[in-house]
Amino acid sequence: MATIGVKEVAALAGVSIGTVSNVLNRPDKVTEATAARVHAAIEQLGFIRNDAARQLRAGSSRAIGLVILDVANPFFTGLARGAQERAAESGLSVILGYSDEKVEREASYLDLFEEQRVHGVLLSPAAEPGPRLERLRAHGIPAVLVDRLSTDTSFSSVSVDDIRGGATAVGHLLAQGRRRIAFIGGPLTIRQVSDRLHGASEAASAEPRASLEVVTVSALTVAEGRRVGRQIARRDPAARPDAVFAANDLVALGVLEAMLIEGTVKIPEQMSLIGYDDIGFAGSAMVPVSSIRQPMALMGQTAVDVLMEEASGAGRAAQHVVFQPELVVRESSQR
Amino acid sequence: MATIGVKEVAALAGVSIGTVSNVLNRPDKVTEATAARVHAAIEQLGFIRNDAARQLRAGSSRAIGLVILDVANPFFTGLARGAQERAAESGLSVILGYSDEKVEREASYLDLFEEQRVHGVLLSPAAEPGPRLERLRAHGIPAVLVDRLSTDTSFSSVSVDDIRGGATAVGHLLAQGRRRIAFIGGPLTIRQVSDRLHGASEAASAEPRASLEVVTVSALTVAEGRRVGRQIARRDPAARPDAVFAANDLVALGVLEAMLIEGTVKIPEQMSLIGYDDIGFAGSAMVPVSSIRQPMALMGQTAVDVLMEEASGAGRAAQHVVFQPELVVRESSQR
DNA sequence: GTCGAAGATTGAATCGTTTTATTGCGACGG
DNA sequence: CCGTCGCAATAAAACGATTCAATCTTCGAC
Repeated sequence: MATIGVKEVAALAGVSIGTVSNVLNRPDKVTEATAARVHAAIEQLGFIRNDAARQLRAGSSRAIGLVILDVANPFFTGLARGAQERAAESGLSVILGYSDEKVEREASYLDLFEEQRVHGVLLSPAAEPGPRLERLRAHGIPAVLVDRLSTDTSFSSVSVDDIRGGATAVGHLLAQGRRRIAFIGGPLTIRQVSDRLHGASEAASAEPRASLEVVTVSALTVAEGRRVGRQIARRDPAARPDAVFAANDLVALGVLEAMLIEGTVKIPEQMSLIGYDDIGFAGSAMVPVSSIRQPMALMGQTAVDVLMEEASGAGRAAQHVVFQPELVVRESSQR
Repeated sequence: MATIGVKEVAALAGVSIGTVSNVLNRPDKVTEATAARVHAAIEQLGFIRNDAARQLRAGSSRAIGLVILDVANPFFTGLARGAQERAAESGLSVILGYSDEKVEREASYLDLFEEQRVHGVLLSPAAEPGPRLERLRAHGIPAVLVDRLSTDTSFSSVSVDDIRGGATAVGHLLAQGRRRIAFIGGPLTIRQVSDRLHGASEAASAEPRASLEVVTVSALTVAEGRRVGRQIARRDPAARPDAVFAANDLVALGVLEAMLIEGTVKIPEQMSLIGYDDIGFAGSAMVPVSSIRQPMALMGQTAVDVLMEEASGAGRAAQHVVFQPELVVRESSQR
């Protein structure tokens, strides 16, 4: 297994190693004929450049690090996908890690990334930025926080406006003529949930005749949605809401199933329903469920853009990009 | 942004750079007192070793490459998770890429991995092994194929026995006393689907009184399952199967929904239903759906194990590990 | 025919760590 | 009391690509 390096290529092509490097990195600096010869040699020897040596010289690698909270969550995989693709356009690769919300796992990824001298770090943080992030910055590795606004605004961030999302959802329900609205979600300690509720109540209070009932669940799951949905379905018709805004699509799907099983409430005729996240299942439910879509891929792309900007040392000031979620209207909310 | 290297650490600790390296890599070779001094210096300076330089010297990196077909597929994310965790135990990190079934994307990842001089490659291949894999091997980088048995048995592989899975599913239905069984799945050009059907028909033919009807769908989606399910629900009761084996859980969920809406067939009383993959939704459906679970995480772990074995140069012969899928019985198939 | 400028090519220095041969040193046995 | 053995620590040589300053071509202009 003889190791093939620029040296061997140079020898075969009858040029110096410097020229080989030029062919690889500044093709314009080299004559077409020699370039061809060198390429032929590369091909013939099956030369693959050693990235370690390259980045040792360059000082930093052609990779960026990305830490997400959960691999199983479509939101984060969408984010990763967007980041991945944008990075590839700039010839960067993405090292993906997931922290499972664990601070120590996040920390070990950050250490790894620093050892690798990554170009920059995209982080969906499990906690407030700690000393590790500061050190990254001190070492010239920029970081961009995704999906979480930090109280520490000195790090750039890319996030989505959940308050606005909540307001949009309820606004849509109001526009359909609904007035007795129920918010189903919880636990309220999750910031995303409380933000969505916040937006919902804002929108509701803008319409004098509207009321907002808050029904909390212990987890954002189909089962919980179904449980609460059943309770609502069995209420006296006069006491039932005429619209439900669920804190995510799983809960919405549970509510929908409960209504279908109980059969007392027809969706969308008697009750409008809207969820949040626009997961694939929402659109393929028995009654396609309206939802609020977060531009996941776009967020990933933008995060990379911001990162590159910081890496180029351009703007010293941190940027905070906030995306507006998008209303996706389907059958469940239209009458 | 002064760059901190072993040199600076050595200077501060009053030792040579060689000693610093020893402290880091062979702590036993060094006196406790000096080790303490060096560690103090490292701490004080915030030294992080440069992995590029390290691996330049070492010849290969502390990472393995993993290419999966699809980020959104829980099977692959489970696989990635298992691989990730097993690799971390050995101090290796995983570079994750996804090919979207595109050969050229797969190829570009393999090139990247080779530039990075990864320890090894785990590949869920989009096509038959090509020259790139051969070259990897020629360069001393082992590769393990996951989830796809290759006709080229010279590469090690870790896969799951879909034929057996199909047989298990139908065997379970037969054990429940069902005889008129329908297989719903497609397109049959997908090997996984045809394997499952193959196993299903094997199991069915072992029971003389059993019949197996094959209903093909154009895609493994909820919508397709629902469409076909509706047709079946509307058949004359005598012409209806008494059990359905869906090629994956999405289709099974669609079938379930159709039965619930049409109301003509009760699951599980009048018809047993079983899916495949055991995605999270299967267990939380209105009627929890039985399924065939593939040991995703275990496959990932095992793939890494096999890889490490090959990397250590031990066994020259390729290994082929085949996992047996597991039957998960829930309400939808029990009467 | 010579000179100069522009462009192509070269070669040595460099990145930061690991490794190996070597030195220094104290202790122990003869 | 000297030689030797063992252990710590050191210094210098890798690893392989990139990058300049320096050298060499080529070619047009005078």
